[in-house]
Amino acid sequence: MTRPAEHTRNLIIKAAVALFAEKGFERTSVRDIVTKARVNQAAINYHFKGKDGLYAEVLKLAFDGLTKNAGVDAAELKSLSREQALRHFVRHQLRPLLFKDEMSRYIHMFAWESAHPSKVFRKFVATSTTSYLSAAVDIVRRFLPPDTEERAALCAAIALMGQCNVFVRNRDLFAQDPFRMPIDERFVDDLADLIAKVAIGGLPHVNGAGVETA
Amino acid sequence: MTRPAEHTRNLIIKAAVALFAEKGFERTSVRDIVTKARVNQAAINYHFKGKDGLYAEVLKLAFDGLTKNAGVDAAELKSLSREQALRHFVRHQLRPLLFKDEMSRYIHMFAWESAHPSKVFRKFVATSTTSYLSAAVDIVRRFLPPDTEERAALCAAIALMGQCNVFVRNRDLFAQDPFRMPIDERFVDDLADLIAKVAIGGLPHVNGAGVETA
DNA sequence: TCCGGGTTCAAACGCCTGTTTGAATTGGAA
DNA sequence: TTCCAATTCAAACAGGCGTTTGAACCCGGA
Repeated sequence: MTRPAEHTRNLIIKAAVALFAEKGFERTSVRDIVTKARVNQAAINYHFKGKDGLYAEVLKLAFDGLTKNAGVDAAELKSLSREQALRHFVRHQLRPLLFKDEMSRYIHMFAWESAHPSKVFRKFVATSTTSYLSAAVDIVRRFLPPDTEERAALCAAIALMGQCNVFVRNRDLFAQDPFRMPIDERFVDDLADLIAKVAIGGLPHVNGAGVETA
Repeated sequence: MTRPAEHTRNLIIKAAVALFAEKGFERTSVRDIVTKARVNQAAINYHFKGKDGLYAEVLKLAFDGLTKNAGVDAAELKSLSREQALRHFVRHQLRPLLFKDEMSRYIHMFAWESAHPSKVFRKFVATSTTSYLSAAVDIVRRFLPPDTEERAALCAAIALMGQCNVFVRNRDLFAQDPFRMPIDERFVDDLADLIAKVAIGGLPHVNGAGVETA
């Protein structure tokens, strides 16, 4: 593979990450990608064996980027108090609301997949060694009663991420007319506080019998 | 309009509700609908002025069906304790996990829309007098501190529904291999308990300064 | 210089989408 | 019965989709 070949590969991947994050996999066409990347139609099939192959590589890239990052890095999170770790994680999941860097795009892509997983993604999670939910599970576990079943912890983790994802996916909708939420740093901080505080206050109660007002 | 004409209208609407609930609006084609309804291709355009027009009528039907139902009926919910009302609401949102009746299909349709709102839906919520979120807002308000801003209450309501929707949309995914969740009455009851207890335990803390372990 | 594999390219393919067409059929009113 | 509007129907349309094709191009090595 010569140098210019890798150049177009990178152009394609860069454009694909941006578009997959913005619109999701299904609603992004290969013509969208090649137009943004300024390459030929057939380039995607030549270099990645089709749209699915490209998405598989992009997903791998996103997963590696996310697991090596502080937001879901197990070692760093364990050095924080459980409240700090949870708040940190939630704030990380909400990052696409404010920033458009690579990390935000990766998170946004997974937010789309949590809405309607594609075939490529399902195959990806089936073959990947560690679940991309394990970070969330580890965090909620620190709040759940010690004897909580694994299944309940998994559900709690899914619910936690579901709360973040709905805002990430519908950012533009909530910014507009019936809602008029100003998506700025102040708002995202407040939102992260809200989600984190509900989880912090509520998770310890999931097994207990008495769940009256605190 | 003669009688057989209304007959095919009803056939189309019935098939459309089932398919929109199962796959969402975008992934359901008019050919899917006419095949299931056993009517001609052009019938949808003749009776509803296109796929969008059909969806608009179906959305209206679903919204009316939901707001008149016990699960989100304001009067009935107010007669319950706030804990009972919240638990009732969450269980109602999770109904599509177990049952395939009309109510479940309506809820499932809105769960898809919460993932990626269609143009028709956005126009629908913009013109509808009462938000379909108002029931959720009313419930979370009963837990939030009295001086909570309307925006925070709205966010809490969205987060609450986001937790339910992610399970409704991905029911089949979670039932399969990496997760293996048995979606039966026992499981759904436990899940509703989990979501409700987290909210009950956590919502009162969203404004307070001290949010340490309970 | 010429060759040949790697890469790019314009064009087309086959399929699916929502919609339109215009003729055939139906069924109640005159 | 006759008529006419409402309804049904098979067929086609225009456009988007992912993918394939085969020729053109580039460029290092013989």
